Amino acid sequence: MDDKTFLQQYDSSKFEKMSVAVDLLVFTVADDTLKLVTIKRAEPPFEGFLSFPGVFVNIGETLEEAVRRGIKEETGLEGIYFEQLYTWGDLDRDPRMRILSVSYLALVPVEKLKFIAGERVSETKLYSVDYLLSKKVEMAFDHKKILKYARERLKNKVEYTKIAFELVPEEFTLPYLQRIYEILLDKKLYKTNFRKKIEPMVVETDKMETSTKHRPSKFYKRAKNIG
Amino acid sequence: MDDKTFLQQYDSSKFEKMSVAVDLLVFTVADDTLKLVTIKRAEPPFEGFLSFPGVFVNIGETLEEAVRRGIKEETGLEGIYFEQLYTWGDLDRDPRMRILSVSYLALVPVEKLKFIAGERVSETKLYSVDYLLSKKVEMAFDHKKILKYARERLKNKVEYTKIAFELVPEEFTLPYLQRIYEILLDKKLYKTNFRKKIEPMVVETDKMETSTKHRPSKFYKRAKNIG
DNA sequence: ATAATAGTGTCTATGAGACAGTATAGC
DNA sequence: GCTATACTGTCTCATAGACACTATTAT
Repeated sequence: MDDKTFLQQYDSSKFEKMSVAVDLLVFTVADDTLKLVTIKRAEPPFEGFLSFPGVFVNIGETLEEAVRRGIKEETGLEGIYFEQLYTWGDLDRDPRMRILSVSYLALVPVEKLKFIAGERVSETKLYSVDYLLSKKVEMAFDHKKILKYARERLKNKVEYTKIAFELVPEEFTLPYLQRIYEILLDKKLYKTNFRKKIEPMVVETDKMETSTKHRPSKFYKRAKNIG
Repeated sequence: MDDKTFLQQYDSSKFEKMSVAVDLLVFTVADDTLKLVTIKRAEPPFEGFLSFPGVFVNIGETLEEAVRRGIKEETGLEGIYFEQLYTWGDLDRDPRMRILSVSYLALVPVEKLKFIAGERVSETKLYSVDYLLSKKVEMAFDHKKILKYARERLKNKVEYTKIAFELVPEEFTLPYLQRIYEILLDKKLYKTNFRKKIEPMVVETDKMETSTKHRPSKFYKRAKNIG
């Protein structure tokens, strides 16, 4: 675009610009289920409906800064994994005004969430993703569509990245990690094959489970190396 | 977010909002090379630098509408394949003002581009992607970073989708399609293996190449079925 | 016939999937 | 010993990779 075109378009766009927000889809695994950090809306529009946390992006703030601020404000968490998901630009997303939403997918091990549960600022709650996607539930705005998209992306990325590790604590057993994979992929896995695949990504520690009713499992850590 | 928070943030954001633009990365294969539709900037900032076409998103316009408008204005093309790439939100992307850029990756068979070459409106030109990414070239804004990202995405999607078909005309030979794959993947492929993989995605036509210096190749069409 | 590229048959290596077996904790 | 789950060895099968061979056009 040359500057003439630029100024033309800038002049007209100056009259009315859209707002930009980030929507935060914070996933965790709790009670053997994939769950999402969710807010019940207290006022219209969509009063009483479930929605994701989100914040507007300030003019002097990058998208990532807005995401970190939003996650901190809504869950108290810092330093958790997140990645950009998709940008939603439909005209009627919000009945009040034009809002462009840049959505982010975040993952947190449930232990970190539980830690801050007592001192939580906002009215966030964990809901099962399957429940949120079921026909019984209507979510606010276009949030159900976005959640469906995020669920798919998560499933795909589990297959070809190490993203599942973002949902377990620093030290974990292989049966536990396998369960996380099974929940994310929504299918049973064979122990042997899972371990063959995961082996290069982990290192043994000298710790083991204690007071189990059965043979205890070794703890592992994520390997630091390549990939 | 409750409405109180909403209004608070809306009030403050009302003072100054950012502009939203779509950046268009239109790829094609020409002269046995992956190329990009590029504009040489005529005025500052980045005068004389190469950049992608792009347009601002109007308040009453969806992202996809802006993309279609931009592609039409800059190349004259309609109905070509595009998908959202990534949203870039750094503060200093454009020295003049805060612009959020939603980038889109588009693909067009070179035949369609050539057709409109005569009547082209704006000063677009095809450049080799390798050249644009080389150290010899500096692109305007953060466009080199975006192009690098798009190049990677394109390579990945060729592996697990049928995206490469968007770069060939309706009827094509398998050697030609293979060459497209090789250029996108940046590696040689074995004929036999390529054909085994591609076979379920295509259907034979009864046409063949003519006046070749060697054995002529059959024309195929894309299969309509699943996936 | 020769050159050039289209197209085919088939062996091998790699990795995913499946299942049977052994090991170790509590009781 | 029994039960429950951890952990291991190994077979099968589908798919990717490699290469040798045959086919058809123009000159």
